[in-house]
Amino acid sequence: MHDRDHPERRPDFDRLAALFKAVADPYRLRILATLAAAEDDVCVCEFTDALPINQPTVSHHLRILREAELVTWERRGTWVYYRPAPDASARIGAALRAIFTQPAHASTAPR
Amino acid sequence: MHDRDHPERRPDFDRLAALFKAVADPYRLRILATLAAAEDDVCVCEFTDALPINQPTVSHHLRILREAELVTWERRGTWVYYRPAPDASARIGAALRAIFTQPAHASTAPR
DNA sequence: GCTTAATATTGATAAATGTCGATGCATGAC
DNA sequence: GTCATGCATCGACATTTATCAATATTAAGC
Repeated sequence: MHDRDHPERRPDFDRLAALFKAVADPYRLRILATLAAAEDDVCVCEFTDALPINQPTVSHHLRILREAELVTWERRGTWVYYRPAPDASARIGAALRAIFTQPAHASTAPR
Repeated sequence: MHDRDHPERRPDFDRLAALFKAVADPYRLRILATLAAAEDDVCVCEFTDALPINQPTVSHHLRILREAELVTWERRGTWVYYRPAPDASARIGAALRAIFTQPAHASTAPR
């Protein structure tokens, strides 16, 4: 379930925080919700149309979601289509559990 | 399960983002993990001891967790003790599901 | 090749955030 | 009352982040 036994007992708080940071923005949540609800992948143009922010800003938010590996993308012609990473929701759920289910005294860490 | 039927179909992305923002910091995650793992409530002094940040900064992070209603606190003498809000984990889990489980086309919203 | 359209990137700016030192506010001991 | 201690708040500063306009890139059509 983990790699081998569970050698990483203490959550990597920086990584977890980075993941939460990626979803800590209303536009990025709207994008993710759109992707999650969509039958297939979604054109960037849908976001530039639907959201009250300019195209570069949409691109910026998509980049953050890409770098957090919460979405994947694919170019088809001039258009680029996004879809949620298959494990997006699961990874955030795992982060949640890593924080809230006791790894014993994993809490106040070494330094 | 919801109020009556489900009159709020579209997720309130601002509220959800605010919740994720509250946990989008490594020190706040460490604090939450400590609280979640603790038998009973935890003195602020434990955080000022354990974390490599000054007392006002600890207070700042605790305030953000308070304002997100992810923790509750109680004064006992000179000391203040924190514990996780009973629904802290559940609220974040609900936020996750609100984003990733289709409210149909709740996605690219009105404006 | 040239042109147009969709998206990404760059650079600048403003706002939000994390951090700290100084100060204030309670509480308990005296 | 005074003093000391634990924590919160305030104000300043530095870093990060969101946003935009301008530009670059990529692909398709000509």
